[in-house]
Amino acid sequence: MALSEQERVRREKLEQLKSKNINPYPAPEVDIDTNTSEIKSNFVDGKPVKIAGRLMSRRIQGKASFAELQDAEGRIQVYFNRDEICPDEDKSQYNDVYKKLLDIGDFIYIKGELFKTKVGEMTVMVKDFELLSKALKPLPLPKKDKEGNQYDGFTDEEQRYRQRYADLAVNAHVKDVFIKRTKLFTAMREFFNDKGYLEVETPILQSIPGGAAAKPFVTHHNALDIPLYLRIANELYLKRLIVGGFNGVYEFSKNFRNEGMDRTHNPEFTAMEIYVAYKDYNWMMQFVEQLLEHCAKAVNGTTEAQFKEHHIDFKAPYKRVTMTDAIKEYTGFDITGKSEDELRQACLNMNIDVDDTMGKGKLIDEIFGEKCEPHFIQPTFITDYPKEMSPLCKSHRDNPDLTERFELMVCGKEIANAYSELNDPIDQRERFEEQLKLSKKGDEEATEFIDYDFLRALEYGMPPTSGLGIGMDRLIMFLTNNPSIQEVLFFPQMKPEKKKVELSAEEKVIMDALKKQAEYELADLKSKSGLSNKKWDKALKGLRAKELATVNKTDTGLFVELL
RNA sequence: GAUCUGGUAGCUCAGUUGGUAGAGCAUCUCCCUUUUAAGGAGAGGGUCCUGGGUUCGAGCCCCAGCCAGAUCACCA
Repeated sequence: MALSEQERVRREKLEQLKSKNINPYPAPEVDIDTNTSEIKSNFVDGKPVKIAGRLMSRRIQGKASFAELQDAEGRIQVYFNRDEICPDEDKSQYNDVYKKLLDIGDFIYIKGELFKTKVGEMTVMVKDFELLSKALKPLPLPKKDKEGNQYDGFTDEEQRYRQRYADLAVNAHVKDVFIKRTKLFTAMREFFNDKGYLEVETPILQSIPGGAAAKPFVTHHNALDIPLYLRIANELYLKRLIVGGFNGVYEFSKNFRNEGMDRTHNPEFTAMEIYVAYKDYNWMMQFVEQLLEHCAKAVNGTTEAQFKEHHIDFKAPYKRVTMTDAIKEYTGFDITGKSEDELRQACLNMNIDVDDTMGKGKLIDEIFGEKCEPHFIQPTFITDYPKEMSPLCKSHRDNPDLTERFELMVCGKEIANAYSELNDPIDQRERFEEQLKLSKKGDEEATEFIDYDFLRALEYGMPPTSGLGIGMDRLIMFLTNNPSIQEVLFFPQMKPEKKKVELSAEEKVIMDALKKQAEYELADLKSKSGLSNKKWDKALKGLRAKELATVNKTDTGLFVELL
């Protein structure tokens, strides 16, 4: 690969360092006794410190220089003075190693003393330094002025996501998002563990992808010679564990869905699911309120959060609205007791697109999604969903057309979904069969597999149970004011980077000819290329190895073909 | 999947009717001992996303493609 001038310069410096017997990548453990935030919060003039980090800026002024060192905590100014670093005759450690051979991006180790400059900046006076790791590629460094305005920011989303390491090194606020993400997970774990619920792991490779309606990724197990699916949800496995006798189980589960990608959907995402025995969805609502209040405080230190133009508050309790009332409020239409045809007509009256595959539940969901969802900005429980869209949920104790289900909406988006779990094995079997019919009818969202092992588990008896799922990525988006899921995933899925294939001069000659005419008789192409036997052979072999061209032998002769 | 916008130096971006590719920062050389976005002087650095086309001439116009973003569609 061709190197930029800066990359070549840094490689030359690497060689110069080696020739000075300086190892640019030394092995020994680094003896550090503090970090940048500790220095700033506990500043003592004259205190000796040992610190390590990445060199992030330099202002050289002759025999002295100011620089910034960045560690995991932040940055501190460091002061390199020639006569402090080189008290003797030999000034090469400053003149050569520091000034000429170090670059921004290098990791260095500093032994020094704290002091404040005339301007009052907390600074480390360098007494001695060592190179810990030489950076061969320049960082995409933004600059800030004294008002904090940023220039030359590393802001290109594609580059930032593809090279998250550079993004993190250079954009401090990006790191904060991920620190908060981890705090959220920790806070949730604490909350569940305090109540005695057990964190568990269930299979990611499943022979039947269940617990949700989504298109799965398929893979193949060679030894068993069967297809296996990457899980789309872990619900059915966690319920099996409740059958087995655990009181409460939860799992942070990476799920995989082979569907579209956009700013709120990544093919792999993280959900949290928890199931608690002897509870119902009413209990779960107050549980969720407390949970989110706890998590918001742990992450941001307050229950309040800003998301785009919305100011939201996760302080319990949250408003509860039945789906029927929500639709009545925002459309004036009462869905109670309406037939499928009446609902379809109502949709048409409201200018909502419908088609023949939609059943009652789906039609109601369309009305709700179109007319009601955007209105729920503050955390709000929407309860009592139509039966048809909730095949794993108990029928409502007061109305058999509904289920004991709620979703928690924030800023018009769903972040949690919970049920009084269906534990009647015969009812469950019928609902699965109903889904199968819907699926055959063409409803892509209906489940197309029946998990008979799960039904067997239910037949052994599952206690009344309430279950909850939370989209962790979405929740952290709300807690960190990021409208894009890619901002809260370290490595969001991207299309593969285009490989640029390097061609030799001879290979290029052949490719140019093939671009004009995709197929040539081998002898023609060879004479046209004007290459010697040896060069021709080498170039053609090279192109075949790079899968750019191939040779076909047919009855009519040998042909070279562009791939 | 649809529509729109964009892709130019290591980074951020200009680029006129279509007429020799530019700036700031970064890099390199020289000067500078408490500075703080940018000290002074000089220098180097380009597959203008890719491939075709129009033209005497294309970063710019046209066609096709790749990649990204936004808005939709889809999404338990």
